[in-house]
Amino acid sequence: MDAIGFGQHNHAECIKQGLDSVDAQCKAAGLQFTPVRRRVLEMLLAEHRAHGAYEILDNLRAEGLGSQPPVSYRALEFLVKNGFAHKIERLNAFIACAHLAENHAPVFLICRACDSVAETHTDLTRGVLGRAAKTAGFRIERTGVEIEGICTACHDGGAA
Amino acid sequence: MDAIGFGQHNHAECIKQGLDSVDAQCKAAGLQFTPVRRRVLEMLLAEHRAHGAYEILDNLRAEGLGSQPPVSYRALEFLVKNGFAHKIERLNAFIACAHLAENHAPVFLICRACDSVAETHTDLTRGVLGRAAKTAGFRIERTGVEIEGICTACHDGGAA
DNA sequence: TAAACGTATGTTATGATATAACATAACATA
DNA sequence: TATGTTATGTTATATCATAACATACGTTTA
Repeated sequence: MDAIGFGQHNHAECIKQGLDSVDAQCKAAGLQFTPVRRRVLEMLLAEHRAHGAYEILDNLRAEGLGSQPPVSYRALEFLVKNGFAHKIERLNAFIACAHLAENHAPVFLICRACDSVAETHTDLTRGVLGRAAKTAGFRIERTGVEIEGICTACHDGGAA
Repeated sequence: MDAIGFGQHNHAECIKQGLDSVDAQCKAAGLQFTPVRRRVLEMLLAEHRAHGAYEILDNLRAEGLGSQPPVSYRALEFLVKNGFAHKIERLNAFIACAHLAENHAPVFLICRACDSVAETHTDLTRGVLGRAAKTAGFRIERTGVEIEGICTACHDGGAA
C-alpha cells in the first residue's frame, strides 16, 4: 500500500515536495498561491493528521496572517477545491493531500488512538459498488471513504 | 442493488417494518425503546433522507417530547450506537438504517439534487482496501462510505 | 493616468452543530 | 425503604461554519 502517514519517511522532504508540487500546479493552472494559502498548506503538511479550521486560524493569528474564521476557511476551501487538501468529514478537519497531481478517489485510514491519518486511494466506480450504482441509475460525482481503526504503531506500541 | 431510497415501494409498510424490527431487537437485547427514541426513529423512517438533530428536536418540541438539544442528540446516539440509524457525516444529519438486523458496513448514495439517501452495503475489509490495510498493519474498526451524485429520478426528471 | 473589473483579504456578526455538567425522575431490586 | 441504574430535563457553553459587507490590489482598457 502506498498510503502515507504511518511509518517512516523523510518528512522535511515530504513537506518540501508538497509545497513545490502545489506551487507548480498553481502556476500551470493560473491559480494564485498566496502567502496565506501557502502557509495553511504548510501547516497541514507539517503533520499527517487532520487540522481543525480554528487550529489553523490560531496559527495564522499568531503570525499576523489573519485573525477571523473566514480567513482560514477560505484558504482551506481553496486548497480543497483544487485538490491540494481534503476534508475529513468524521473529524470536521482538514489534511494535506498525499497524492497530489494524481486524479484520485481518496480513502482515509484514521487512527483513533494517535489521530494520524493515512491516505490511500481506490476507484469505487469500478468494482461492485460502481456496478451497483450504475444498475440503480445513480450517477456518482464524488466519493468519500473514511475508515476508522488503530494503526500499526498504536497496537504494537501499547494503546489498545 | 438492494439499496432502499430511490424507486418505489410501499412506504407505510416500510415504516411499520422498521419500527417492529427495532422493537423486537430492543426486546431481545434488553434495550429500552422509550417513547422519545421510538418517535425519533419514526421521524427518520418517515422519509429516506437525512434529518438534522435540530429538525428532529423541533418536531419533538412540537409534540411535547423534549425541547433541548441533548434530548434529540441522546435519542439519535442511542439509535446510532445500536445500529438502528446512521449518521451521514457529509450532511451532519441522521438517517434510519435500511438494513436492520444485518451486520453491515453501510454505503450511502446521496443525491445532491433531491437530498434523498439510499443505503447499500459492502465489505471493505475484503477486497483491495482490506488487503492494503492489512499489509499496512491497520486494524479496521469501522468504515464509512459516502457517495455523492445524482439519482435516477433527478437526472431523468430534469435536475442536472 | 484613471476608470472599471476581478480576485483576494479584512472584519463583523451570526448561524448551525454538538456536548459538558448537573438536577430530577422512573424503575428495579436488595 | 434504601440503593443503584438508566433515562430525562435543563442550563450553559463549546465548536464548527458562513453570510454580508468593506477594503485592498493587480490587470485591463479607454
